Amino acid sequence: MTIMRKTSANARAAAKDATHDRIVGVAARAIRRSGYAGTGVADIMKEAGLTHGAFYSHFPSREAMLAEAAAAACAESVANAAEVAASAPPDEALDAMLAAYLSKKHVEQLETGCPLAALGSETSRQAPEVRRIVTRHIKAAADLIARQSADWGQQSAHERALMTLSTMVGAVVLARAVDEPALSDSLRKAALKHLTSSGH
Amino acid sequence: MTIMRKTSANARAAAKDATHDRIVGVAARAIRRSGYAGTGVADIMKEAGLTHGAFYSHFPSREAMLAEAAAAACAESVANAAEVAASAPPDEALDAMLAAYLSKKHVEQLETGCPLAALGSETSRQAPEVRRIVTRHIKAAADLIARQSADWGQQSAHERALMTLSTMVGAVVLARAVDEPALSDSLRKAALKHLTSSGH
DNA sequence: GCATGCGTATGATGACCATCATGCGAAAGA
DNA sequence: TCTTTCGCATGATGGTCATCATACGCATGC
Repeated sequence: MTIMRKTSANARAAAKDATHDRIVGVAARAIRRSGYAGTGVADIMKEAGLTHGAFYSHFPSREAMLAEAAAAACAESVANAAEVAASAPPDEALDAMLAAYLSKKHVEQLETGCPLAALGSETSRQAPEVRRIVTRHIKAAADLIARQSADWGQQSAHERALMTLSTMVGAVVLARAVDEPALSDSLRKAALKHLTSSGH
Repeated sequence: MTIMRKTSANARAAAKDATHDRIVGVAARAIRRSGYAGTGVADIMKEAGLTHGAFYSHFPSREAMLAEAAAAACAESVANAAEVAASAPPDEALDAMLAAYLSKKHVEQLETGCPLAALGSETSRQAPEVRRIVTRHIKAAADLIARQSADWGQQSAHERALMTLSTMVGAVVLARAVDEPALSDSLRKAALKHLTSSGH
């Protein structure tokens, strides 16, 4: 009758939790690769090394699983950005984040990159739960940016952070959409130049 | 034996062309509302007042139709922006475009708005034909922006136009994704303020 | 006016989808 | 060791999808 959550003393439950996390991890990459609409239950379970039948012992519905996957992708993405910022000199932290976000590598690796860029335009069509999670993520990302540029005063920093985030996301979205590598590079570099130099 | 294109003397063919255009028009709105992946053949035909069977006498495949729909949406969007620019005093043209693009109305009307904002992150997963069309559209939009700000010299204007476009698209994508109206407004206004004031 | 052509409708096909009922097999607890 | 539990697999269900074969009915051209 004991109610156990998260870490269970029970080895069985621990194994189930591990499987659950593995499915979520696979799904977090799948949604960025194929989009919310393009990600099916069977695909994910197969990629996780399971059969489709086991799915509903881990999630109440496909929708719930998309929400968990979105949360995982968002958490991973913000943590990654925070680490980039932390491992650079404080006065270069913002530039380091911008360089990483607007790098060719990030544009190419959509599957492990920022979910805002990979799923941005699909988000408005998702369930409320997903939108709630993404909204929290956007706030966290904007705060992280604003914190790296405290020299502009509170109000202005927050406003500027929202604009910076918009430019970052838009540039990566367009750089990925385009089918000409040269234009893709130009989009990245134009955003990078104007975001770093205009901060002078 | 006479080969007729576009406008046919034949009334039958003209009616078919009209139907074709009606389907494309419906589809151009449907893809922005529901995404590429969320737009089915049957949905579109029903919305056009036809049954699904007639579809394949108008298009060789669903994919071909998505490409035509994307082209129509892009053309409509660029024409609309050009009109906004043309009906304003030359030195206020860019600001007028920005105000319209970053308006609350545009954020709310995704079905008739900019396809880059409505479909941006889905584009990288589409057929080459769609990506080609979108690439052309991005170039046209950037050119239109650059033309309204010739005072910065050729090279700089083009680079700045790419950045401006990225910010516009990113801001609208995020403003739509978010589920808090206040944050949505902040995203729009932050982009608007920084794009218009930083221009001098 | 009659026959022909062609745009559209009906209906079928097979693939894929989310969801769930049931059964197996291994680990947990006694 | 015996029984109970439960994570996972098998397989079925009903729905939706893109695609196509066929049939109808009206407008066109003789």
